[in-house]
Amino acid sequence: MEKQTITIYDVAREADVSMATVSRVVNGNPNVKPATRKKVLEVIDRLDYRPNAVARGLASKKTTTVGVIIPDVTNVYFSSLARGIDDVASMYKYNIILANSDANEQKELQVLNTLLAKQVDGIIFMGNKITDELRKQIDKTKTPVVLAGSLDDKEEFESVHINYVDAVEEAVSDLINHGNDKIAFISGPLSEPINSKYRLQGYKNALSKNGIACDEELVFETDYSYHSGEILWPALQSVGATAAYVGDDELAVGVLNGAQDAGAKVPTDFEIVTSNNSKLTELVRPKLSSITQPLYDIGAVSMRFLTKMMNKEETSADEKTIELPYGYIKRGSTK
Amino acid sequence: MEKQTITIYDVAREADVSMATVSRVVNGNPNVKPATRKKVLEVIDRLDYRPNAVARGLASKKTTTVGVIIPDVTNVYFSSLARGIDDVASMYKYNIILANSDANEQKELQVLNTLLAKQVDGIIFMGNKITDELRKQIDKTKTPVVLAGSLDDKEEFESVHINYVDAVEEAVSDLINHGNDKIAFISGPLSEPINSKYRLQGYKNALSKNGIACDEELVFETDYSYHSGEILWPALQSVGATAAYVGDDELAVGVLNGAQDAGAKVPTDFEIVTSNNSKLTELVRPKLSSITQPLYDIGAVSMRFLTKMMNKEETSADEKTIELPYGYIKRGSTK
DNA sequence: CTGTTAGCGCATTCAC
DNA sequence: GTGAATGCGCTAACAG
Repeated sequence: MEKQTITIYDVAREADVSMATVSRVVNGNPNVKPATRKKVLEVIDRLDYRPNAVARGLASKKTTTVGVIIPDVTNVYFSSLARGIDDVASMYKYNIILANSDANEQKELQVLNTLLAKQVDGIIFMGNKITDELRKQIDKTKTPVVLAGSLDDKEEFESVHINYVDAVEEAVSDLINHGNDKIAFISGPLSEPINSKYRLQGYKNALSKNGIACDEELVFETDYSYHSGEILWPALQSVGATAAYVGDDELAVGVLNGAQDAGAKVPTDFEIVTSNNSKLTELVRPKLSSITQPLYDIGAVSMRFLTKMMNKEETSADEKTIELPYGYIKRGSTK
Repeated sequence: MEKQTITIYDVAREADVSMATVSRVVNGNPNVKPATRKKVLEVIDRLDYRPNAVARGLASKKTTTVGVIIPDVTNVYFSSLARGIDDVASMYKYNIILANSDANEQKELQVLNTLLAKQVDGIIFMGNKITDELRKQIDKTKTPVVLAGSLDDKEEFESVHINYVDAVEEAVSDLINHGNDKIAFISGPLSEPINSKYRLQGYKNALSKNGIACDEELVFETDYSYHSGEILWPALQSVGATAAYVGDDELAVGVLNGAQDAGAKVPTDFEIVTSNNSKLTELVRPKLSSITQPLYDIGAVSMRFLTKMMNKEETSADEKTIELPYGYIKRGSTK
């Protein structure tokens, strides 16, 4: 006789009402006489009764928890989104199951599956590439899904993000205005549409609008790690780049340090512009000029969007895609 | 007729066996004839059956999910721990419900409650202060709890951490060996035992062993933010400090930048040693000397510890506290 | 090795 | 307003 979990039934007995009534007061159903409500509430308090969310989930088919698939919590870009998601989630009484995917398809599929098995009411997916298999699985489920801080190049799924093409164009234009004509484009895998289809497009737009030919030699494809950026300097130098647009902040810090550690002066010899304006941009010297994205808000809006879908509310204008405003902030890494 | 969720019963019927048998194959129970197992598996595959984890949880009283209470995912120190936790969790087939607390007692209590309502099998708590109320609540539950990357000064709860006293003593001793005798101690709130009882003790130990008197003026209490560190330089200068031990990396970067932006040379004019060796320490220039902690491992070990508790395994030697080894790495911020 | 029978704790009709 | 009765989908004895 150890863990005597107390149930709705115990409360009903003690309060001398039926479990239906207890259920009503617990769920805020108005059809309860104030007096009996009070009585029940007292018993609940006295017995320290806490409704079992699992049983509730089974009976109501709602778990009030949403799944969040994230490449890596350790990455500030994603954790910032996650923070926004969690805040709004708890505002709406949801909890989040957080699962790291390492942007690896197998893990993503695996996680998606267990999330669905756990009957989450919705899913927020962070990741820059929707593989065919993943697309198929998401298509198949009736559980609402929204992409946060990324987009679906097939425009099939709901998503929240900024306009990457325009943002990059603006950033690169600034570099061009400073007289640079050999500007490197440094991004994560080009297999990700966000890089190949959007950012690169913005980069090309800026160049062409200024009559500069795009030199494939200046396009650098790496992973998103700090280290990859750090070792890039020799390559940048060999192609004569005098500036760079970088698709990720950690990566950009790597580029910055790689250059400076090798004796280059930033921004005198080399200018750098990065993409996410995470805290990192202000921790380094010189501070990094950056496209600004409302990271926290992207997460928050994504979650808000998801609640609407879960409630089957009309999403205004039925827009699948929410584009949040971006900005551009000049700091020490550019002239 | 929309979402025709298929249940264990459908599988049983199609496979012409009882639901008990289906349950057995799903749960890997060996007591099933290979032939029927195969048959059932086929049907499961054909029907694309996915066991409902909620129903399972209700019936088995196990949810295979653990709650993780974290001050702020956005902080690299904590997200590093969280990553270790999640990896080990998924290794053991658990999922984690992640909840931000902002180190705020009300939120912690609130989150703890909903986590328990959701019937998590265990909880990992990150936070540097266990208030009385929180202690009471944790005492009351039978759900196992372990503290990750912090400790309980009352030594009541299980926890995983390094030896803060010794680590800080070593770091401060290094500073002393470089000839500093006015060394600032900069930490988060002294209301947190980790700061007031352990780190400060280590600091004092180092001083006294070297015959240096402890000057209260050199003890700075702040919050953990970058900004707080950044604005501290004037105060440090006014008390004549020539070096500082800092209790948090972001904070330390703030101190570093504040000093350098004001024209001070690090480490020539001022030396800095920080505490967590998170990625940040290598992103700044000069790189920060730091106490090293196996952040990921602390998270991983915490989760492993928790699985043992959840399985009621004998925890070797019945140790409540697991002390992981720390280290000290000299980098550019010290002579 | 396999089927039958009970619940797990609660939400939810449907009567009263 | 309130109670009685069902069932959510599955696990866990208990038989056989």
